[in-house]
Amino acid sequence: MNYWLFKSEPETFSIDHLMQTPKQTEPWDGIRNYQVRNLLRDQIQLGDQAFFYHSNCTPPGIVGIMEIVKTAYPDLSARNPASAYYDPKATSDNPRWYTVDVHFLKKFPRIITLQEIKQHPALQNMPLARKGNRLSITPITQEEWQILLTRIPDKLNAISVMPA
DNA sequence: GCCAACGTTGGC
DNA sequence: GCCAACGTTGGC
Repeated sequence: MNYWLFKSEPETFSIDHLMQTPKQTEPWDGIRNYQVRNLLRDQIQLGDQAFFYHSNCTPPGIVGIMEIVKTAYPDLSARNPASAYYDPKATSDNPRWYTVDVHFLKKFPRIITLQEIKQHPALQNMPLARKGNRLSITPITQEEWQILLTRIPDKLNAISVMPA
């Protein structure tokens, strides 16, 4: 199993949005960067887990965990002219862009802020800790995953918020 | 809103 | 294949 970090702007799609979908499962669509496309298509496996990161907000940080429940398939938003992610170069023969389905696992009782990540000596290799990283999906090592989880108080770590 | 750090595009 | 111009991301 692999670990990942998925970024999203909460104004566009937040962890609360994911929680509130009927099956708490959504396609992670709209990826329009080739490096990230390749990760989606070639590296991300069923059962992999991913941190949900809120970007371009105050404060930016990790807000919870998701699981990959469907591996790469063509991102149909690329072929929808009404979509903000429409790409006329995507065709049925060559979909060009891919998506995976993510399922909500848990929302943390507090945000693990970008500031904390930047301050932790063992997390300096994370792309997040470096300036100018713009990949919206990045791999996380098992060590980084464990360190980040221990930022959350143990008793609260297991909290999984169910839909209303 | 600013702007640094990228990624992408397209002329040549 | 180079690279300038342009677009986007995302922290601040």
